[in-house]
Amino acid sequence: MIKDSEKTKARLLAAATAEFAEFGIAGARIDRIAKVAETNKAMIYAYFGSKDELFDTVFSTHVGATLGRVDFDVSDLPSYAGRLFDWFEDDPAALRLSTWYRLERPTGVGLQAVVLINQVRLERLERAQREGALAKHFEPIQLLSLIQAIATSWATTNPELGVAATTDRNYRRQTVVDAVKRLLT
Amino acid sequence: MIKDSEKTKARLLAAATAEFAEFGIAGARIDRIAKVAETNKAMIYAYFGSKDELFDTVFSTHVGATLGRVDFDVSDLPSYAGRLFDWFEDDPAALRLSTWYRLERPTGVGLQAVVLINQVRLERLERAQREGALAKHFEPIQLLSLIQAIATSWATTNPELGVAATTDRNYRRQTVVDAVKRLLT
DNA sequence: TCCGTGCAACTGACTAGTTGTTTGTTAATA
DNA sequence: TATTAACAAACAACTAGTCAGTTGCACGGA
Repeated sequence: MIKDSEKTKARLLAAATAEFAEFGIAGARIDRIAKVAETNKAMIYAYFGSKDELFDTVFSTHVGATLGRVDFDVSDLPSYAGRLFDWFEDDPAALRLSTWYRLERPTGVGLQAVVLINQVRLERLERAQREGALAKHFEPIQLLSLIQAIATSWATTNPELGVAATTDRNYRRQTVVDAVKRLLT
Repeated sequence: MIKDSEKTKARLLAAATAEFAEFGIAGARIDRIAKVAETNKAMIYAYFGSKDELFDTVFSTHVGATLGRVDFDVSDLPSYAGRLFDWFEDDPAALRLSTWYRLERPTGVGLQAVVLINQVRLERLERAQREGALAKHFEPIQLLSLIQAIATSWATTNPELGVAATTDRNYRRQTVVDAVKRLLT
């Protein structure tokens, strides 16, 4: 037994991220998380308080912190959409966690950090429109919502479309970029 | 005690639909379903077999059956998107059930009925393109995926955008119609 | 360098309640 | 009376959460 609270916490967080991404909050099992993290249930409660709090920590760490990392370029929204696509593609857990979060934790307005990021982005879009650098046929909030939906379109499509069998990543990415391009012209 | 297997089944299905839509498969409780349906747990197992089978029945009944009801008009895809929006707006359970289904039952290709509907739609889109009635810059599978994503964009946006507080239904609907219109021109 | 002390990190067994599922029995219908 | 629907109670397995006790580590003094 090696004692290192930081490493134990990190292992728990990693295990919890995988567990929650796969099974959601109700489906996740504390025992499984502890086992994968090669530690004990009690550590979870010592470090994170409860199952729900553990999820909140996982979510804000994994998603809240990294969402702001995707460069938001008002003057080139199609490639922003492409980067968003890449991010969700490289880290499928992120999208699943977001979805579980929306379905299972419908309280309040959400993560403060993400709220702030969005506010800044809305303002930048508005300014770009005022300055004539961006078409005005959609309002900022419409644009953010549409871009997000389009960037994740393939990942949120139900299996009945048979997407997995027929399309490769580059093709899907190009679809996203092209679609956003068309929205703006 | 009144004996009517059809009505009991119907009450169970209704209760299960609400329960699964709200809590998902892992979060749903058999006890709660039985109680809301004003019967008992054993009836669920007599009529539906198991919790998972009950979900499958709920899903294929509620979503599979009604998805085909939204008129698919190849010559006017924007208004198809609008109707899709209306359907998900009038029946929020449908979208939630679809989402739970995608997250919690990732087996195989999905509901046969929905697969067929999609195949027909893909063919109709393809033909419309061949006949010059529809622009060709997106392939059929891209169009279906994008339209679906756009129609549900508002409902799948995480709360951090503050959509609920700032936009009303007509505004959101118009966004969907306009966005699809722009994709096609 | 060695020892001992304090404390944080860790553990496994435990609780109390809940879970999906089944059984044995009763009541209504035809 | 035979059949089917409905029921309460019980089942074993599993759940999140707790706790008293143990172990390893850093540090200070000799």
